[in-house]
Amino acid sequence: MEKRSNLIEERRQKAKRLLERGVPIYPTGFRPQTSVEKIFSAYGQLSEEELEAKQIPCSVAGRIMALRNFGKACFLHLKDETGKIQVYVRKDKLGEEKYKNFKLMELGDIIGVKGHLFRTKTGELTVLADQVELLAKSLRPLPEKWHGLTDVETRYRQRYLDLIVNDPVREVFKTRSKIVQEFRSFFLSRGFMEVETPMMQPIPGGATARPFKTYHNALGMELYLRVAPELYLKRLIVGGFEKVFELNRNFRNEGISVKHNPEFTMLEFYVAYATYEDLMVLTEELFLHVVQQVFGKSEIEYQGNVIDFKGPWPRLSFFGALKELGGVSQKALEDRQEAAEYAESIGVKVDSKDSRGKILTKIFDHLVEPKLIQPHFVVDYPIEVSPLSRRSEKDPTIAERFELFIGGREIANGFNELNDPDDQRKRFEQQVAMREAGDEEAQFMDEDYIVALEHGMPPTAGEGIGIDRVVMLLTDSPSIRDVILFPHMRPRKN
RNA sequence: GGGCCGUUAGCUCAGUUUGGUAGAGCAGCGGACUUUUAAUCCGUUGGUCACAGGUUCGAUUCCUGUACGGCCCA
Repeated sequence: MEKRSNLIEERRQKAKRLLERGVPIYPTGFRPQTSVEKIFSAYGQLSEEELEAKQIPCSVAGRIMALRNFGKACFLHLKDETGKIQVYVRKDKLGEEKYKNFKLMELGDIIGVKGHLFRTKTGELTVLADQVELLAKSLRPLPEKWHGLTDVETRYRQRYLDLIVNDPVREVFKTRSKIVQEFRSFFLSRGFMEVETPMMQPIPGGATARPFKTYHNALGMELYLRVAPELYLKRLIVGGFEKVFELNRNFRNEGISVKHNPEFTMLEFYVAYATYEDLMVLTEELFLHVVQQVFGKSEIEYQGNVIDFKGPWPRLSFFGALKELGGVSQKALEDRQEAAEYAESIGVKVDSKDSRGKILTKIFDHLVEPKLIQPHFVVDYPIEVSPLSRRSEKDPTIAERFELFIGGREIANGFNELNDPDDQRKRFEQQVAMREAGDEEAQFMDEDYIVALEHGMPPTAGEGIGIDRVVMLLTDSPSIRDVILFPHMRPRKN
């Protein structure tokens, strides 16, 4: 049991005194008839005289965020989900006993107020209270009123405090909700079906990433938290659904950084009889739709750069971008050894087991990705880093794949799906070989998935979009933790 | 995993350079106050200085380690 500070003791004393006075401290049933936002939009323009003449009644509820006491009267600010409004409480309005009860309410308490609107001397729209009712006692003090809560650790661990006192944080999460809604409505309006596929998978597939492992007692089997929904969504394409999407969490057992949280939100969608070129066009429309719906314009600012979402966006080839933006020589593009030496020379660590494609990808991440601030598609990736993508007919070492970069970050990844079961088996076998050589991110053999492909999957293109990164971009947030309500933290000792 | 930085009252921060058990503002508590809005005025409580060792007569301060967090790199 934690030692209680004086502040908590004093709050508990007040709670006790309220109870002794017959005032319930956690009652139910108060129903506010309006919200702060509605009050301001309906009556915010009325003058002192108009308010006086109309005697507009109102009933609101919220948390006490500021108190200014005058002995026989008191001003307070009440905050609900939509905003803050001032309340004026007078002893002569409430009466002796009710006012005594009110004086036992304090900063942080949730109260309900009934009264009518007026304007103070300084012109602020205010509720003159006829009734003040305690709705929930707060037993702990709020962070300081002026400087608020800035300690990032507390902000993440006790996000509710962050949300109570830091309005910009509230805005980020409201915007996140709108963004997610717009993604969803875009796909629904274009005839996609939203589906849910397993989060717990016997074989984790669909991405090169280390999975979390868990255990099912009744079945006596190990299960993995999914790293991607991809292989299940494509089974649905085999099953005859032609346009599907899933918007939900993935789990990857990897480090935590400004760009990575162990669980993160991914949107994946698949379109039968489409190509990755079609998806690039769809993606341009999608982002423009989301940005315009949420912000009412097609440009946003991210970390000092104005980003314009109007398409079409440039398409660069992976190899061309490496050459032009990364300064990689033709020889290094073709030869693994040359590539490795170049990587080392620019401070990129190369593992002896890394393939040429893997090394080039690392160089790309280091030199090219940070330069792609405006939306850019990068197309045609090395086949060895694209084990689920269709092979190009023109060049079998190339995958028909694109990635989308915005703000110097990878935002989306899409490709023509590999629907040749024999080729898929070979690709899995290569992954298994890499896994056996010690690459814990390499993929597993999934026989069941190959059987699905053997039944015939229509030519399909699919794409995944990292929603957290999109939200970072659109809310000008430098860290993924600023857009995840409860980011992963180590437990605090004790 | 490596480097750098941080952790002092409920919150926001001083203080540590040069070792002698800590200060402010807000919040709280007591008092005054019926149009304030960072209300004001008077008085006042509150600290295992993250944790554990070491050096020292004496450590919040110096040293080492640990935990948690942040930034950068991998």
